[in-house]
Amino acid sequence: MENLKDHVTIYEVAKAANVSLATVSRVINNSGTVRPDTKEKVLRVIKELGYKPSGLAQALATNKSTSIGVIIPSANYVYISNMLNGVTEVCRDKGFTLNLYTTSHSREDALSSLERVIKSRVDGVIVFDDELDAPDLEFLNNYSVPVININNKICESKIGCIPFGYEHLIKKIIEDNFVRGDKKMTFVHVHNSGRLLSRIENQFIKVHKENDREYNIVNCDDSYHRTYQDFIERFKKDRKGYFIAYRDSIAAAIINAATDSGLTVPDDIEVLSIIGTKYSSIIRPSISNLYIDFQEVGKCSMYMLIDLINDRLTEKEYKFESVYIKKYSTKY
Amino acid sequence: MENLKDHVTIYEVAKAANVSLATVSRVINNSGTVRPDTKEKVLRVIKELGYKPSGLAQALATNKSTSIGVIIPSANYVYISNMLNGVTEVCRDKGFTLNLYTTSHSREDALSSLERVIKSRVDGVIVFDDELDAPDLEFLNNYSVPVININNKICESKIGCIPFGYEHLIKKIIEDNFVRGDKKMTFVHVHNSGRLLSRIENQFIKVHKENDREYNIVNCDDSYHRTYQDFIERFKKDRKGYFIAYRDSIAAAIINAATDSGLTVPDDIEVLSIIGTKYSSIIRPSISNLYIDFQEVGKCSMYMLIDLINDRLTEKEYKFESVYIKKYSTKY
DNA sequence: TTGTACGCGTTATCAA
DNA sequence: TTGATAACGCGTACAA
Repeated sequence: MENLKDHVTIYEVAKAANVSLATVSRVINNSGTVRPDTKEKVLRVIKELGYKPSGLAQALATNKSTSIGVIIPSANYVYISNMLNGVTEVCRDKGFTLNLYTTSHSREDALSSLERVIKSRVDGVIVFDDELDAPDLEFLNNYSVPVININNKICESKIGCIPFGYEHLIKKIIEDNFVRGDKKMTFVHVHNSGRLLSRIENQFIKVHKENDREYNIVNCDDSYHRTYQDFIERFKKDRKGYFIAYRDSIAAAIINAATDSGLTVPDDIEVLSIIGTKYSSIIRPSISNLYIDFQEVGKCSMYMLIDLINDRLTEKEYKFESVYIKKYSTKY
Repeated sequence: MENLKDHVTIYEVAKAANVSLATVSRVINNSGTVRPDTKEKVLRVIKELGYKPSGLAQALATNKSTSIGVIIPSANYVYISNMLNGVTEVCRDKGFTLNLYTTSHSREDALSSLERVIKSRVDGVIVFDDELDAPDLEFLNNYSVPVININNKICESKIGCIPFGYEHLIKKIIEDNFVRGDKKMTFVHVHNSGRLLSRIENQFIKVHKENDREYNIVNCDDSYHRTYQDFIERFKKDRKGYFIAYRDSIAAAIINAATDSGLTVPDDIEVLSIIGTKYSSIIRPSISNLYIDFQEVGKCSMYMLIDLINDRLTEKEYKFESVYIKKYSTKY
């Protein structure tokens, strides 16, 4: 094939094959009826000319882009990139193109991603971003873009959702610690870290109050190194506790700080990671965690979105329940 | 704003504003000249009607999609998702949409991603995937899509590249181990794990031969758990060695297997990770590694691609040199 | 079975 | 400063 200056169009194919462009179109899309020999002829010319239909023109003509948007805060979190990977796999299978938008936890970028999603005329969007809430998703709906929302509970005409079930399990773990455990529990609060953490924090407080128990809340940064430093300081005085942290990195910071302070995990210090990833079992001692398969979440969200696009989504809510993975950073 | 059945077009804006669609177009693009008051009027109508221009139609008309493709094997590797995140940030700044394609280490999927990239009429592509090599990138060029290739050294008319510098450093580390170290070195070979690992393996062998030294090569799977099991077995007999592993997970598997076998790191067992990530410093003992900032690689690749698209890329090759980060899994 | 003609929503050229 | 009008590359009734 020679070096093409610009793209071959359907017209050129039609001319070279001595047919009309309608026939070429039929061949491309396997639509209508076309005599076998002309079809073969057209296919041969297509190959010779190296013709590739323009997805843009097709999308414009059919009003379907066969592309979807994914909005996430960042690809730098393991659980999020796992989810993203799940989406890409289904996209690949089903022939969708995936447009990726990140917001870096900024409301401004989140809003601009909404604008871009609408402009790009995707067939639908998967949102896994706490910067975006119900009114934003309805805004998307007004521009006729269906939405699957992960980690939120919003169901409307063209909005499906995948909420996560952590509350029951958290309650069970906390109450179990009341019975069998020997440490006061501390919730590691990360500022501006989203709905999920807030929900769990509220549940943490609620369960403690219901049981008339004392608890702690400590603030920390969403960074391994700073959290590590903070806890090195903390462990100089306070040498016992059960800590509930958001992610593996944060949990690991606490575990490492404890170990480096001469404390024993889980005898002196227990640590629970809320969002477990494969690193939960790699870090030593391995981290007890609340596991959800985010790759599966990604796949599922994409399947739901496809159904939603085709008006075939019967169950608009599909809940993922977390599972307690007992490792060696907690006693029970 | 009311619920819109379908998208508002430029025609409807023009009619409602009592101007021609050409004027609306000028307002949207800030092109040509338009009297301030009509401009204001048009803008008001645009807001009232909630008009958002169709990116598809714009792309078709201008022959510019302001979108780029990114081809990677998977988003499940930390260093790759870091690179991906770097790309997304620049895309966001510069107003590009990012189309993500994954290949799962499959030649078939890689080829299909090429087809999709061409069909989608992206303005350019960033390739960080060992399934794709020079002929594939030239193929893309033939369809006038510029390419930035990461971890490869191919420079042509419309192909730029970001190669990685590991060889010098590896040589230095190995030779340093000859002088000061006390262990035979073992290269942990992962089947079908790509060019980078092969290059380093070759360098590893070469340096050993040049120095007339013995070495080992062992095979392992690209999985933490299987590698861990393999090394648990291995450490039953062979209780000393310096291991060079591809990624943090693999290095961690070896370290954990050693520790769990009653061996001491780095006294009995030394481990070096080739591609260090933030987990290198989280895992205990922390893992010595060859560091490259992949987020920066992603950003840089996108800047290069933009220049390449605009025919302004003067240096078609930009090399990232790895840096040796000494941690506690090696002695020196 | 094939071809004609129009529509998809823009940009861009050229007159007015 | 504005407004027709022709691309852009394709899908699709409808007619032949």
